Amino acid sequence: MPATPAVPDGKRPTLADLATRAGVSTALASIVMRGAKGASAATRERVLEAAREIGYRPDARARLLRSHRSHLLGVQFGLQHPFHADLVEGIYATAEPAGYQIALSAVTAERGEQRAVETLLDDRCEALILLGPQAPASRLTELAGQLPVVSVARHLRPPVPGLEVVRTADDKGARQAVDHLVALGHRAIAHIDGGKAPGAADRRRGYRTAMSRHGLTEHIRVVPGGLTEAEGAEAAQVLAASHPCPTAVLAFNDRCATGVLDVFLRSGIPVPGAISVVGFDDSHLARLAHIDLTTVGQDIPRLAHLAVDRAIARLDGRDTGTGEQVVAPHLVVRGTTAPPSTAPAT
Amino acid sequence: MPATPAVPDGKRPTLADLATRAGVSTALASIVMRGAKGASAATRERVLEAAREIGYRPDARARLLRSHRSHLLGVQFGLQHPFHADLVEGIYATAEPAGYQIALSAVTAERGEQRAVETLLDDRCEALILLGPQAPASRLTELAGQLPVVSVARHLRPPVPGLEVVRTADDKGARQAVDHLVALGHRAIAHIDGGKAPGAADRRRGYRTAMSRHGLTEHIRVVPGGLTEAEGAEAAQVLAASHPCPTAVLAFNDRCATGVLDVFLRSGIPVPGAISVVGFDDSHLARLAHIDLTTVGQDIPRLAHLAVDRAIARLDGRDTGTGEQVVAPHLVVRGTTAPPSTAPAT
DNA sequence: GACCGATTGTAGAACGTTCCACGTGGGCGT
DNA sequence: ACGCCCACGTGGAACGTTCTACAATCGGTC
Repeated sequence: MPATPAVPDGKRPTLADLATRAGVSTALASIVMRGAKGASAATRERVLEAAREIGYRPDARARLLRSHRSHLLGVQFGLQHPFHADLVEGIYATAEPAGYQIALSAVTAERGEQRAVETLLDDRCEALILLGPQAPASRLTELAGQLPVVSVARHLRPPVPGLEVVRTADDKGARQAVDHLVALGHRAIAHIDGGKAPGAADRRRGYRTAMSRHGLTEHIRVVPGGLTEAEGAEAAQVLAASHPCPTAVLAFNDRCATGVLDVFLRSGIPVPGAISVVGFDDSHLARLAHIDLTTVGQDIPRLAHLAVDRAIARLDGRDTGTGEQVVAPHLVVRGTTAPPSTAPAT
Repeated sequence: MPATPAVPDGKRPTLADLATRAGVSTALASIVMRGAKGASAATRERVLEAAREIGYRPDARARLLRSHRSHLLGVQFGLQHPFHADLVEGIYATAEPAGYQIALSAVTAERGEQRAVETLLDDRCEALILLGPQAPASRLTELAGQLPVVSVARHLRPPVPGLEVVRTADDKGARQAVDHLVALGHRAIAHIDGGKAPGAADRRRGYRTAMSRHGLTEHIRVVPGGLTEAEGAEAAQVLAASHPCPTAVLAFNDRCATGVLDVFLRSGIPVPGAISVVGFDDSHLARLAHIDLTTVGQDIPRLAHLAVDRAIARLDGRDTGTGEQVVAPHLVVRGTTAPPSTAPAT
């Protein structure tokens, strides 16, 4: 039965209306509505019934204006990043059962992180979960001084006090990718990096380390890229035109890899026939059978769960150990990698 | 200069703190902060300066608890739909300059529309903008009774009072796609439909009408599909296995088309060599050079702009004419369509 | 010098909720 | 009978704003 607002005027029913209707005080009505103890089963039932009748819904704003706890987690995410969409999905799944609401604030081409965070603060979020923040560390530190902040997927060298970090072991991920390619027989493996994007430094380092460890130091080649398809495409152009073209490429992330794939296919360079491509994230994108990208998988549900968990832990005063949670990545082999066709040059 | 909270205790500075600091009443401080008239230039400057010093930011919840206008537009969107992401981007771009905030509520596999809308209502949004809502019309009508509701991209036959509709002329879009394919020489054109997804009925109808108009009634073929890659892939399997395989396919949307593309490519059916594929939406997805999908473009910025505009118009009491805004689609020809290779059978 | 309107400012009551400090009343041990 | 505790319930003060009065000041006009 759809709730017919049984209050005379067009106004939305308030706690006072509910209390009048049920014949109790507003305080008691409040107790019942939020499931606190201090009401008998009989009245509880009566109030609930009245609430149903008049279609009462508590006003979230008034509620959290009064109670100092808002039970609201602010989440900043990149609207166009499939990886972030997946994370948000996981965040909802963990936060709502735990009794926390999520306030989303999107970062787009025209709407910067600064603006996104400002609106979250104005909404009186209790804690901030930032997905792949690009803001300078100083800004994050400043924020962390005001409220608990969890940075997801970005590595911050000096553990900033009050700032929680949840991330994938990016260096290890890059290493897994290189190991896989080397095992297939590749030697000339290039890396399209993410510039100053979150995680980029670690992936670059992991790549370099792994290459050295395989004795391929002289084949190390890092091409500037970025985290969008366009940037990946640009880097691919550079690689395709370069004289000793690599036989394999490790891209910064899946979006970047998609751009790379695109350029190669259009240039008539078969993948993985002539060149292998590896992405990073294992977002929905990579799983599309059409793209079928070999990629370094991040454990997205786990990252999301940890992020929410860390935020709540901090709010509950449970002190957390290191302030950093590192999740292991795992290689997902799909169709964009294969042994090199040409004999490997020393 | 990053605001150093100059208030003794850890609390966030309040309007009273600001007033004290600036040596004025809270009322006056309020006037200055919201840029209302009634303060001299001198005091205005003094208050603003004080605000900067103590890092004061107005509390959004308290503000809108008091003022009956909340200037908050609730937006329900599908987290995994690139088309929705594009719309949200456009909505931000229109709403924020107009002085409206956006509250986002995502619909995911585990979080239904009902839940998404509930949280928006609890946040005391003034109006709802629903992107591609799947809820039954009765539910939408009920909502529209409570507050202005704008439904984007879904056609509702009987203009529900109080419900604004902003949509693309889906039938016309489907017709454009068919016309394009027929002009290329195709006759056996199949349609993978979207079931009960928003817009699906119109696209199906547009497809049928266009086919009849070209005298291709006997070639009409509608295969059940959906709005995800998986559903598109499934439909493509069916088509590929069917005996007289069509030479062209109009998919319900870009995601669906991507799934179709994938199956064909894996089955060794060249696109557009053996079969042409057309999508719908022109989302980011279609534009990826890697996918390069011919698609029926929806004017996303315009849809977004209209949605916000209609919502605000209703809030301002400006009565709106028909309650329905229909935007013309335009075909975007890319690389997945070409003349059929086999001679067309009558 | 009284009156006026405009301008600048203030006090205090909302808004819808939660929290705190109390009233009840009844059961029960002494 | 008395105290005492407990479960249940109430009144009223917050929370941080905005809004509706109304007060003070000032130059200007008759």
